[in-house]
Amino acid sequence: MTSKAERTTAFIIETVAPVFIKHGYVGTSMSDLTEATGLTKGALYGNFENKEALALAAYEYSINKLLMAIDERLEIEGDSLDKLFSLTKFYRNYDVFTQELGGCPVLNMGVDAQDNNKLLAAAASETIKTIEGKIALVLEKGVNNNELHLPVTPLQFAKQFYTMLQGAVAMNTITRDRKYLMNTVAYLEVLVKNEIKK
Amino acid sequence: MTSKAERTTAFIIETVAPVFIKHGYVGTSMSDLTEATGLTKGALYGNFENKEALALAAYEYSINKLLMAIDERLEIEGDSLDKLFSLTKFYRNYDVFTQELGGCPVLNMGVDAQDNNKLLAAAASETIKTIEGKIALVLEKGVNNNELHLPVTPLQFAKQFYTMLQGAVAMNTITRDRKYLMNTVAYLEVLVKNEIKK
DNA sequence: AAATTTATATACTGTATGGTATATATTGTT
DNA sequence: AACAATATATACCATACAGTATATAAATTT
Repeated sequence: MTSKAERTTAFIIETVAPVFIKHGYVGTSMSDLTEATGLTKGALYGNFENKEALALAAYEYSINKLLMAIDERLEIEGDSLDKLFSLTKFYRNYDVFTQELGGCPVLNMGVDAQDNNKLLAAAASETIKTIEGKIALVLEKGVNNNELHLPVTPLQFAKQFYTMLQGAVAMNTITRDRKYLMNTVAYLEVLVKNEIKK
Repeated sequence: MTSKAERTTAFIIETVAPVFIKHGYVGTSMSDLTEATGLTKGALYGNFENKEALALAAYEYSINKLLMAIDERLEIEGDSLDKLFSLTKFYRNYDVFTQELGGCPVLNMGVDAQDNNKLLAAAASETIKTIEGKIALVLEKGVNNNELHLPVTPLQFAKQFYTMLQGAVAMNTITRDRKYLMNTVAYLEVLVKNEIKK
């Protein structure tokens, strides 16, 4: 049974997370956040030490949402190829998924934070490595189970795979054209079927 | 013979352009720009109507630098494959090229401007289309000259090609690891040699 | 060289910013 | 229900922000 205070803290984080992702760290003011939550600055500062602490907590929340969605796709019943296709299917509709997050947390925070907040920049970089690791694990199991063969190491293939997905995310973000997601996912699915499937 | 005023305008643009790309529109204050130029706000406002007009001029300057570099690679003597490899060679060292620009203008501005400045966001989207068009032109000439064959239309292939390059740029930007550029370029070069070369 | 025009510096404006101190309200404990 | 602790609101602070008005310097024209 969580206390009222814990519920308020969670409410603040959930509410401000998309604002930070959408507007970036500097582009989000504490006033934006009081408006979004309906609370006052006194309440926000009672829950968080400063703007940066709030931004980091919000980012953790957003990334956990994304990682949970990815885990869900990579943990389905089935072989490693099923899992990869489950993931590509997720990225085909990634713009829909990230809409309520305020955009792609990895891309938006990663790019925005480069010179505006070093802690957030480091967190974004770490998230990329985590996601690549998850994909590599699936690939490695696929190799070990004789389900697929790779021209490079599982981690290297995972990095290239995720780079292409993230490229589609970047283009979709900038141009607002979801065809980048759809076409890149289609390309990757053909690649998986033709080049690595056993 | 340009006037002193024209020279000052150009100096301001060249000097502030990397600051905007590095810190984003909101993250760049007019005080940052007075420091960078050694001029005062009076001088900046005497040359530009407001911060937005200055940011747009600066962005045009950055993008022209990038487009000229791309044109240089796509206009070399040789066939269309030579030109594509010239371009991929450029992207292998894209982080070095964009260092003096303050980062990748397309990615940084495109992502930063989404909710912070609509004119800059539109300009970034337009730049992507321009670059894709240039690549598609090379591909189309390659097809017409019987130098290569494509599984899809030249524009579609150009879009996918550039999406992968921009994915590598995004990852390199966020993680500071240039291996993303190198490995993606290597992948694309193998793809070109094995899949489209005649 | 002097006069005129333009460019740039300086001083200022009203508002927004992140954060703090204190007051008031709410929650939790007995 | 009373009391204590905590959460939240309100008022305030110093500084930063984009932009403006006026003064001064520099460039251009005559």
